[in-house]
Amino acid sequence: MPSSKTPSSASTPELIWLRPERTGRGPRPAHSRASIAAAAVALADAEGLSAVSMRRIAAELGAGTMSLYNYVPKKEHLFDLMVDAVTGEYRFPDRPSGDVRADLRELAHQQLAIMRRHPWAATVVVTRPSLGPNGLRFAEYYLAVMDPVPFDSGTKLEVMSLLNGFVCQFAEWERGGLSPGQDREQGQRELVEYMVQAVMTGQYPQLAAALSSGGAPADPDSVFERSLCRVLTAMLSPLDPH
Amino acid sequence: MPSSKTPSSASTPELIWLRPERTGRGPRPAHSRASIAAAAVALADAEGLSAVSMRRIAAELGAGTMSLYNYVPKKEHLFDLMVDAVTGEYRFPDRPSGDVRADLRELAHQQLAIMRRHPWAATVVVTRPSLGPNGLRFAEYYLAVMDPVPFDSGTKLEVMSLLNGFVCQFAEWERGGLSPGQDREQGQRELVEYMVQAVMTGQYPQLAAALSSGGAPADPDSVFERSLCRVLTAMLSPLDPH
DNA sequence: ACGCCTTTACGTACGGCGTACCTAGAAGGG
DNA sequence: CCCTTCTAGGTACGCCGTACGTAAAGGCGT
Repeated sequence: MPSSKTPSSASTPELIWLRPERTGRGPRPAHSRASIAAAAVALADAEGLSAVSMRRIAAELGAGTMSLYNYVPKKEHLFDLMVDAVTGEYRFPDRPSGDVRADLRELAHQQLAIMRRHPWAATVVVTRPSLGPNGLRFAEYYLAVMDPVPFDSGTKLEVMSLLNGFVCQFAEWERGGLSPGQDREQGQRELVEYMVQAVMTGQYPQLAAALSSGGAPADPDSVFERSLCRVLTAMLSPLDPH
Repeated sequence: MPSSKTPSSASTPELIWLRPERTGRGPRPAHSRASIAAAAVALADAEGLSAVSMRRIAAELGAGTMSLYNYVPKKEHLFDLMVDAVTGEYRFPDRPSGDVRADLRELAHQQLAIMRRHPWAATVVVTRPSLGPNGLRFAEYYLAVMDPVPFDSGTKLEVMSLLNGFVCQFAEWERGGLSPGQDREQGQRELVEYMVQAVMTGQYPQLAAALSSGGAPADPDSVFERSLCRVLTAMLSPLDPH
């Protein structure tokens, strides 16, 4: 008889943040969502996302495999926990500086740093957006930053999504779309070999011109800086009445 | 003794496009990479990406599981084939119209249409960028479109990446980050319930304000249009000397 | 204080996965 | 014509997520 409970989800909710971590009864848990998330993050950092399995993490924690399911109902939720854990790495000042563009730039740089520390994060964030407690803190600070901008809240959140996606995209591109154990060198070499073969068929004159005129390899940081600059300008300018 | 072979990759290359589909010897193959890719695409469309397994596809084609490995050396390569297959759905005019912005808009709309037809595509494209034959055709046409723009080729390709990422990102967002079999309604309801709970704690005043002022749910098409407009402006404007 | 009943810990087991390896047999090239 | 090279496909191994059952722990109502 659910008398005073919120009636929206009858049975156990799918969203992990709606499941209380602990109800107070029974023996003291030997672990916590936080410790499990930390172990998963460490493992993913060290051996790639595909090394993250319930069995591995349980072993890492010295727990039985099935014990984890007392904390994490499904493996997908583990990814949510991991994302929120690394989202906790943002460091916000007490209040925004008032320079919207500078603050957004700073946020983007922090995000890129996080995603370089955790190369799996971009993939997970893009494929499974999830707003844990740390995600909410981020959104809160972001909205404070955007306070001077005369957009309505919906638009501000759209812009947040776009910026977030841009950084993820860049991080993925920088990673080269490689599987964790793969050799970045060889991947590049093979790609070049393939493009050369393709261009030599003569079917791709534009590509041929682009490749032959390709000068410096362009270091990632400056590419990021330039692209971020463009994107920020686009996001902060008033709606284009095209 | 590799006498006249391109010496870059000694053993069999990791890149599937560098492996010839057929060498001419032996019995006639009963299948082809194209037919396998088509089966995989159909299966992913119908039951989601997670339903795509070597066994399922082999069964779908009436082949033995291990026979597939004569065509697709690893499962990851199957994803490359799938992406290239749907990339083949682009329809390019004989030559660009000369209106760069309009042509880029058209490309973005086609891409969004493709990703709505194939909800798994955005995920795969983002996590495993791969330039198959159809990807090369796309790049070729894109470069032709960008011909009037006075950027160097490197920058043009960066912009291509950014636009591509933007559309993927939007498609993922639109999909709601759901697993294939999941109920979109329930996910939204639970998310709202969670945010309401969070806001009621009083820790998130900005979010509270944003949510309470949230008016119309905003239909996806107009959101895409507005965002695309911004992004195109950002990409086509000359470098901001900020 | 006691005992109930929820919760935790964890072993076992099932079905599915990617794929290494092996055996046959088909068909172009010398 | 045979030999070499390819294809088809079966079997098997070691992973995976997780449903289910058992046993013990410990807060809570009485």
